[in-house]
Amino acid sequence: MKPARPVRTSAPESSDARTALLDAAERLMLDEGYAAVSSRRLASRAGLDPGLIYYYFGTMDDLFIALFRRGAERSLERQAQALSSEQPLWGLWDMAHDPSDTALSGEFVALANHRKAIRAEIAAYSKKFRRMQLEMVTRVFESHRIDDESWPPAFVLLLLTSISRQLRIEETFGIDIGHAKTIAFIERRIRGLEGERTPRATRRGATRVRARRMGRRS
Amino acid sequence: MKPARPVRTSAPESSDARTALLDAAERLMLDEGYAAVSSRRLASRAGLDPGLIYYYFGTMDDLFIALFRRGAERSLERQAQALSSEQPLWGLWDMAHDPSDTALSGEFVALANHRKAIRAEIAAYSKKFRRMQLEMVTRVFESHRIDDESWPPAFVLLLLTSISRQLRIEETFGIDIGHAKTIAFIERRIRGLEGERTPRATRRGATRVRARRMGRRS
DNA sequence: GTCTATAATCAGATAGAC
DNA sequence: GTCTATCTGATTATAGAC
Repeated sequence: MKPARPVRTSAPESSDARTALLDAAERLMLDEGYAAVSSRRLASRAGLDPGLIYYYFGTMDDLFIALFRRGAERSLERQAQALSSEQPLWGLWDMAHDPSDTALSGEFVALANHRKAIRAEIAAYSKKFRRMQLEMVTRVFESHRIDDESWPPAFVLLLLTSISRQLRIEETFGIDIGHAKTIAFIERRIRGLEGERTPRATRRGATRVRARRMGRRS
Repeated sequence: MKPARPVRTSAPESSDARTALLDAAERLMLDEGYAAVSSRRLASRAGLDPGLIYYYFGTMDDLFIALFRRGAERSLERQAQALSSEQPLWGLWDMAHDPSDTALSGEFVALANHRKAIRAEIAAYSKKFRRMQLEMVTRVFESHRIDDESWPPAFVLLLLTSISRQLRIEETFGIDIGHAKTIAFIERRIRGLEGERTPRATRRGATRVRARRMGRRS
């Protein structure tokens, strides 16, 4: 029994078409910004009919929310893994330094300006992320007997995440004034606490793993 | 002698209508995001005819560029003043902490993703800003004999500006985890170098209200 | 589930009256 | 300079065939 118009009620949560639409939306958003993600352009990129978007998601807003959630859940998992590794600071720094995550969340922040449903979604997830991070930094700094007065965990956390984000944004604009020195300083400090970065501490292993994963098409 | 279709050639650089359009565009962008700035909505907000946009700016893109330039030039002046005051660090911190500037430039960054003309404009101005800032921090730290190894000027500069921006963004989402402690730490450090913030060092008189709010720690 | 066709709306932009 | 009217095309969303 297949409903003629499931819209936002009982459309299947997982299907090839649904996934293809989300994937295409993500790519489109990264390539040309959220404003470029219209139902028609999205469908044509996915090689599907625009009508399917409304079949699977109900509205474009709901598609954006589904896309955000998917990404947030993935990041949450990766973060949990990175923060529980033996080099949590490297993990945090490398995660915050991820180019596509930064760009995507930037687009969502801009989107949230006039789509209130997105706004609430972002706020909720951001708090989750932040709490996990703060807990980790606090724990690590305590274990290293780092003076709370000279390096408050909350400050260090905001420092790492916001500088990382800012560096990424500026890179896309071709701006790199002071970048090298800033990165060198931060990484020197992390090295002082956790030693040299080992491959295990980084997520996705950047390019190599991803390239390999894209090799297999199912 | 009035041209029937000046479009991007000889439309007057200053007029009440032109200014009203830019003002309305700025407000609209802050209220609902750049995507909400369509010729029709903009004109109706300004109480003018949509046709005037094309008369004064040629295209919507040109309007965005004009708007960005106007804001950037204003900020450049304010920054020059703030950085040449007797409390340049307070000036930098307070400027970077400006809510509307942050929101606006965030919108422009998102806009730049699919309007390449904006992109070049942002990059050029950002470098100007950054150079002025770096020069100031370097000078101030040298005069205070601050060790370049423990507090590299480039790092401190990126720290101040990007944390500031991040705090503002999060505030609009109702997120404040770690904010009070971070602000307290940074302002304590600035106070250590430049003493208590005096009204003169801040622009637009935002100080008093903020200072009161920052009084409490988290 | 996936498509065609279409409704209703809104976008950027121009022509021309005044 | 500012307006009305309009062209063209894109957008969200729905109805219904298969």
